[in-house]
Amino acid sequence: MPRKKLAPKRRSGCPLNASVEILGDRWSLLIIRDMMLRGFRSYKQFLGSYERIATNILADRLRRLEEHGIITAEPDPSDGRKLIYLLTKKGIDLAPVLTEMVLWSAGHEEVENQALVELLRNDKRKFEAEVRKRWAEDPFRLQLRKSADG
Amino acid sequence: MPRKKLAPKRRSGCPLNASVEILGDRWSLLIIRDMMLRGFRSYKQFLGSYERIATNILADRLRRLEEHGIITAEPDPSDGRKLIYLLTKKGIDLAPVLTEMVLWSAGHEEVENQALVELLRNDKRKFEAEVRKRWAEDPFRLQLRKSADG
DNA sequence: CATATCACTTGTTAATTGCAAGTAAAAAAT
DNA sequence: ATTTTTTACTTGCAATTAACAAGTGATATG
Repeated sequence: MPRKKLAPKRRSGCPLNASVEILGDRWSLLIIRDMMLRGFRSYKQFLGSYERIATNILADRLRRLEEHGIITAEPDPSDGRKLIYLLTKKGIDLAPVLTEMVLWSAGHEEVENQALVELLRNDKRKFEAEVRKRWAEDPFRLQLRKSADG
Repeated sequence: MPRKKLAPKRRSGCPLNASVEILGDRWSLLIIRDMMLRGFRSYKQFLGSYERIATNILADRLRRLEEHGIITAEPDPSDGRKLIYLLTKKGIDLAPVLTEMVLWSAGHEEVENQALVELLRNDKRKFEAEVRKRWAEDPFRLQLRKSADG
């Protein structure tokens, strides 16, 4: 029978501690942001992002995110060199975390992207629903699913 | 005239990036948690927390949180050795971030403290309002304010 | 077949973390 | 008044992690 995924040992059972052990670094959530807001799906796209992540750190973070079930990596059917990275439900469920982090810094720090901030201030639930919808309808995801079925 | 606080230079102007640069490590949010949920206010209390932070890391994180205006450190009027650490409004405003991080891990990881999780699931706004109220009425804070006025 | 692209890996150095021990100031005990 | 204890740190050092530059192997493209 399928063995239950045993929890890696944590410093404590506190749910906040679990989150910071998984997400608490300077890069992981930026990768999620690029997937969620900008639709990035490839290594090269992440590398091109404004904050300039190093190649080894990016590879490490993608590996960890995949190990934690937050993203998946599938070979690109149209180019054997590429992998397509996609958010899982667990990854999409991070939308409210990103939302609150954006609203917090927008309220207390000097930041840009006021368009996003206003969108979130006006109706954050709508924004999160849109993220879910966009991923549910995602053409790449649907294409992959179809080729997996065939 | 009062000079406007110049933003420390960041990797980018993205609000999410600002948040991860300030909060993206394995300890800062746990200190906030201990203040917000457990009412901790002293160095010794933080050291006693379950995850066992090292003394140098704790000192460093308290310093950074203070520099970022998330907490304040005031001398304890009843014991000259002690400092009393308190959340500022900016710190209290992190409640929704903590809430969403707790709900996310509770939904996807094996964690404890189901009482807190249920509380947040049932009415997260109420929880956040209670955090604000508790800090507004805080006896230590009121005492400090009174002695500062005197 | 030559060249380019992509997703990495492999050094190497710099910075950060974690652990153990020590210290200074204040408070409490004798 | 003097010793002991408590509190909030700092310091030193080894280990881990991050940042930067360069290289590699598997495709793909001209």
